[in-house]
Amino acid sequence: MQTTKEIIQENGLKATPQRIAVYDTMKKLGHASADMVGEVLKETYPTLTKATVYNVLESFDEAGLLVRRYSSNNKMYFDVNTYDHVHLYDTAKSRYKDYDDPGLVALVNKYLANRKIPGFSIKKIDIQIVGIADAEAKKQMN
Amino acid sequence: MQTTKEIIQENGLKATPQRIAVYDTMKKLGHASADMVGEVLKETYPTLTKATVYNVLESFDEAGLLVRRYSSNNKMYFDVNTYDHVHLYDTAKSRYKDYDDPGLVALVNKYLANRKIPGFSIKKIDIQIVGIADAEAKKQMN
DNA sequence: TTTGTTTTTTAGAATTATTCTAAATAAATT
DNA sequence: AATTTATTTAGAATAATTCTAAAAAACAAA
Repeated sequence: MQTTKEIIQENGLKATPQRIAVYDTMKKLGHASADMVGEVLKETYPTLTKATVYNVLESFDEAGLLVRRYSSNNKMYFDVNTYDHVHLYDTAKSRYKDYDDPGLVALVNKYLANRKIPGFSIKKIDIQIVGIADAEAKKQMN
Repeated sequence: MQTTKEIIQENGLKATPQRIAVYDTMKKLGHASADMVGEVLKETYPTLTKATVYNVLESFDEAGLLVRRYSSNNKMYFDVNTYDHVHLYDTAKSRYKDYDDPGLVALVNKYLANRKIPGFSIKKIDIQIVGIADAEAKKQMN
């Protein structure tokens, strides 16, 4: 299994201690905002600044190591899982969860493959299922 | 055909001059940020403030007259077309366009209808096709 | 190693979208 | 007309993100 250092280097970036720390934290959190990453790291890495967290996440995004998302609490989120997958977005808790449904992704990709959109070159397809999770789901039912 | 006043009232809101102006502007723009609405209206309606634009759009969202979106330039957008449809998001210009493809929407809805997600109650499905439009699309090809 | 060059990090200020607050206005109700 | 309630206004407050300029680290060349 690859080390974090190797993963970062294979994507064309220098594996600085800050980048390694941010990547490991993102792997642990799955989906997170820059703020959440900083919060987790401030104990083990007190000199790390928010500007660096943003810089590092930005460089990861450019290198394709993660993907940016935007949610309805108006914050940037980052997702370390870069393979094609669907997102569940819980409006009650402003949280993302991956929804691993290759069937749905394949279905939509196949559908769009046959149907070119004139004047538009597709980079990616983003399917987001918005709703309410768990306990809150019950409360809202009637 | 319904007047703006009627549309607003039928959704349970008082049809104030500000609300009428904002609604008409949204209809003209299709997708817009609060800022864009304010910009358009500041000539014909110089006393209208940004706080009011936000208040009005917020009340429209609650009443179901429009729908909020969030895009990768980190801004709130509003969409007057509330029926089920797909969005094209142009990353070059940070702009939304509707992509009216009932087939795709139906396909995804049907697929998900048979597959309940445990612990999650679905409110809506948001399909966004991200890419680059027109002139920019050509430039990026090789 | 030393030197020079480039990249990354840092701290804090600047920016900007959105929300909040409290007063003023308008609309609706009695 | 008087009173209550909802809406608008202006500007201040908040908060996420970006920018700036200096310091530190990494790298390359000699």
